[in-house]
Amino acid sequence: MTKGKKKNTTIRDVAKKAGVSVASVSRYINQNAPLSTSISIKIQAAMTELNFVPHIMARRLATNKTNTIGLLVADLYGDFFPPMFHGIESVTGEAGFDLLISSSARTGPRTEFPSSLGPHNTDGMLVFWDSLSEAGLHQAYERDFPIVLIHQSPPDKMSIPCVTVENKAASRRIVEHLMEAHGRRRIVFLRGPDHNEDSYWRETGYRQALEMRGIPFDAELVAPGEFDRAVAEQSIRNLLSRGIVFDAVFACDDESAAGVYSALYAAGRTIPNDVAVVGFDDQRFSAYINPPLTTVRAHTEDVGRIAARQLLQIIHDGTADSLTLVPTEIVFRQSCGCNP
Amino acid sequence: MTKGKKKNTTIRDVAKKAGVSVASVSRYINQNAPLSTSISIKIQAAMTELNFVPHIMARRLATNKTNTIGLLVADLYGDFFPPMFHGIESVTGEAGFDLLISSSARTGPRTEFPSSLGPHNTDGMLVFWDSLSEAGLHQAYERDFPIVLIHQSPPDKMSIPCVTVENKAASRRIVEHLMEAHGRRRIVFLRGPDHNEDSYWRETGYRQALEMRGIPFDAELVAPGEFDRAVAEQSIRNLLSRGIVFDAVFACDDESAAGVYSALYAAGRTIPNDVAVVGFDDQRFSAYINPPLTTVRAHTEDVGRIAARQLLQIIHDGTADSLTLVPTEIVFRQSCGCNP
DNA sequence: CTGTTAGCGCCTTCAT
DNA sequence: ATGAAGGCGCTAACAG
Repeated sequence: MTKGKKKNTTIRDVAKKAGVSVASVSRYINQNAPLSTSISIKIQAAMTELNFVPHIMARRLATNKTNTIGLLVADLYGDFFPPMFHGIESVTGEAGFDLLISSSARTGPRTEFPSSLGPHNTDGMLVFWDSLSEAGLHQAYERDFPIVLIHQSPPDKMSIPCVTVENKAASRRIVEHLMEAHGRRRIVFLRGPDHNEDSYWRETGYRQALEMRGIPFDAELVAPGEFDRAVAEQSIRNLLSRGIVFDAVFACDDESAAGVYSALYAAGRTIPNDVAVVGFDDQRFSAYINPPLTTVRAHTEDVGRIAARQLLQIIHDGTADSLTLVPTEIVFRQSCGCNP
Repeated sequence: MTKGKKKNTTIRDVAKKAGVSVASVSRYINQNAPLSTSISIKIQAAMTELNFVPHIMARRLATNKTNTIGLLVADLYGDFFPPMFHGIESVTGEAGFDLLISSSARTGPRTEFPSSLGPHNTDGMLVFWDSLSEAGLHQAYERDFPIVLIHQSPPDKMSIPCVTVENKAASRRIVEHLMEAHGRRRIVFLRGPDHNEDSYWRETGYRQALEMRGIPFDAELVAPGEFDRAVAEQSIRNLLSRGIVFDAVFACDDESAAGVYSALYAAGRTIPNDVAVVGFDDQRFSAYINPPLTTVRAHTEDVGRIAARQLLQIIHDGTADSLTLVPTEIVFRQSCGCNP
């Protein structure tokens, strides 16, 4: 195969070979203007013969539309990402949009609006929690660049649409379940990372449940979980060694619930007899763990799908719901004391 | 905020405001030519004042380089994707490349080379197993467009670099372990999907282990697993109901191993006493399942990292290793009979 | 060091 | 229905 100066074959080459004007070829490609059949056939022939592929960058320059949406994500370890991505991809793909992904795992939350995802490069952007700093968001907001936030509500004064899961009610209900169905009274809450909104609302639900049963909130019963197995394990160990009494724990997510299991087993406590434990997220391992974990299922794929739809809608007509809460449901397994 | 005809602010606007030429602005942006400090300062001032963002599409048109690499993936459910993606992103991000992702989950393996990921739009492409048909691959190959295959070796006559995990030796060793350490002789093998190469090599390893111990291959002992929990479960049920005797099963992946557990438990068999079971992949739940699953760990993040490096290298100087096998290691837990 | 200018490949009025 | 021509925003010679 001779290489040589691989000259790009352009719309012009096609036009020449087909004996028509470039405008006609363009029209043929875009199917956006009447065109005689005879000419269409010639163009098609020329295109296949020349193995022509339109240069999308050129098209984008000319039309000033990118037809791609950006995805800014912090860290994509963990189980949440694949379904979320799947949801997003299913709607953007359907709509003919490409997906440009950028992770800020290496760099930490971006303080600058990433220029490769911003205006000129994408038509809009999906921003996950913790992936873009407030300053970065502000930049985008100022230029009213289409954005929708995922699992993060907009900072003050910016009204940016947001889609996330229903945290509070489900948390309240699962804690109530611990109290009502299983008679637990001393319930530990394991927090997520500081400033994480999911964690905040889950804690709020926890407190509400307590309040509704007239049980005073006890600060000793809340400890860091950080969405991290090891941190959660250590927290429970500390509680235990300090002799703090508890008969249940509501872990802010399943990951930390797994840490709770380890600490409890190491201390010779049984689940759920000695202490019931429940989590949040319904990760894949949660059904396999022993005993199977009672937890809250978040429909992450729906979150992705809805967020993508919102963004496309903004791009299309500028409108969107300012907040959409995707429903969650409790999955009752055995770690709370059910289904013995 | 008045909108009006939001005219894009261009390099030209910056040049005018700074009182310099567009070339200087371009040079300033790209830092690729000497420039006096005084002029640099003026340009910087103008840029921030105008809130200027370079139009990357225009730049790409002009340079004929996209600085993005495409990622073609079939389905991204399951645990393998996040670490793989993480590996890829870490090297492409480091190198300043964007990532354009396209899933073929909606459409099935693409028969056409996806034009939005091909030449003109990306500098190269990472192709996962089952995401692009042979015809599509051929198209790319003909134009010698940089590609590296992941978990899939190239079809005949095309020499496209490929990176995947070491399947055969690990499979042989894990089956040998079943025989030598735990005295198993009647070992079931649960296949993956037809034509899946990982499955093929794992089966090959299984057969080799048998052969080395002089145990004849028994076709009755191999059944479909399909990398699917339910399918695997059904296969084991069938074996059981047909009265076929076995004392171990090597599931082609952990997902199907989970199905094996269910079928075995339902039939009142114990693991590993009645039948030992081992898997492949070391998914997250495998450590949590009861009993913890002995399996083969694939370093998926490394696969991603290496594949990305290979691709970058092809793009850079046209060279690459035709095949790289990422090492795997056996993780001994309890389902094989170890660590009782 | 800095400015001028001709494209990159395509789209899109505006005529015809 | 079709063609001609002027950009889209930026880069890269080529002069100076």
